Amino acid sequence: MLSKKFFDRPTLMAARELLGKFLVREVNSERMEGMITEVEAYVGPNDKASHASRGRTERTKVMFGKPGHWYVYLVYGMHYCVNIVTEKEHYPAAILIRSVDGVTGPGRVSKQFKIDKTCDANASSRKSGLWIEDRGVRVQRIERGKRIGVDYARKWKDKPWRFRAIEWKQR
DNA sequence: ACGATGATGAAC
DNA sequence: TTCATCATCGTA
Repeated sequence: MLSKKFFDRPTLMAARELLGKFLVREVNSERMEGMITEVEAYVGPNDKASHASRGRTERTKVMFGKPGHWYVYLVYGMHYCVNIVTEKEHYPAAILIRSVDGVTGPGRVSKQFKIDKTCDANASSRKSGLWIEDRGVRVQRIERGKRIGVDYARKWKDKPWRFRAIEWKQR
C-alpha cells in the first residue's frame, strides 16, 4: 500500500508515478480494483484551475491538509471527482484520478468504484476502504497534455499537467 | 451541441 | 438569501 510518504513530495512527480499503481476499493465486503492510467495535477495556491486558488474553504480544506488523504467533491451536480492530496500540510495540491483501466473519465471512475462524499477527507488506507497499491507495473511511456475542462483558468489552463500511461510492463 | 442537476462560494 | 458557476456525461 502506498504510504503518506509517496504523496509528500512535488505533485508532478507523484502524479507521473501514480500511473501503473492500483486503485483498490472495498465496501460491503465487495472488492474492486484497477490500474490507474490517467491523472491530472492541481498544484499550489496560485493554480487558477485548482479549487484551492480561492483559498481555504469548507470544501477545499482537505487540499490544505496532510498528504495521502482523499479529496472527493461533486461536480455539475451529478458526478464525483476523486483526488489524492499531495505535498506538505498547508500547501494545497492534489492529483485527480481521471482513468482506471478501461474506465475513462473522473465521473465514471467514481461511479464504477462506488466513491462518493463519504470518502472525502479520509486517509488512503485499508481501514477507509479506499487505497492505492504498487503491484510492480512499470510504466514505460507517458503522454503529457493539457488538463481537461479548465478553460476558465487563464494562463494556467495550458499547463501540461495531465499524464496518461501509453505503454507498461508487469515486472 | 446541449441539458441534466445540486453543492459551493461569493455577493447582496 | 439569492445567484452564477462548475476539474462531467449521456443523448442527440
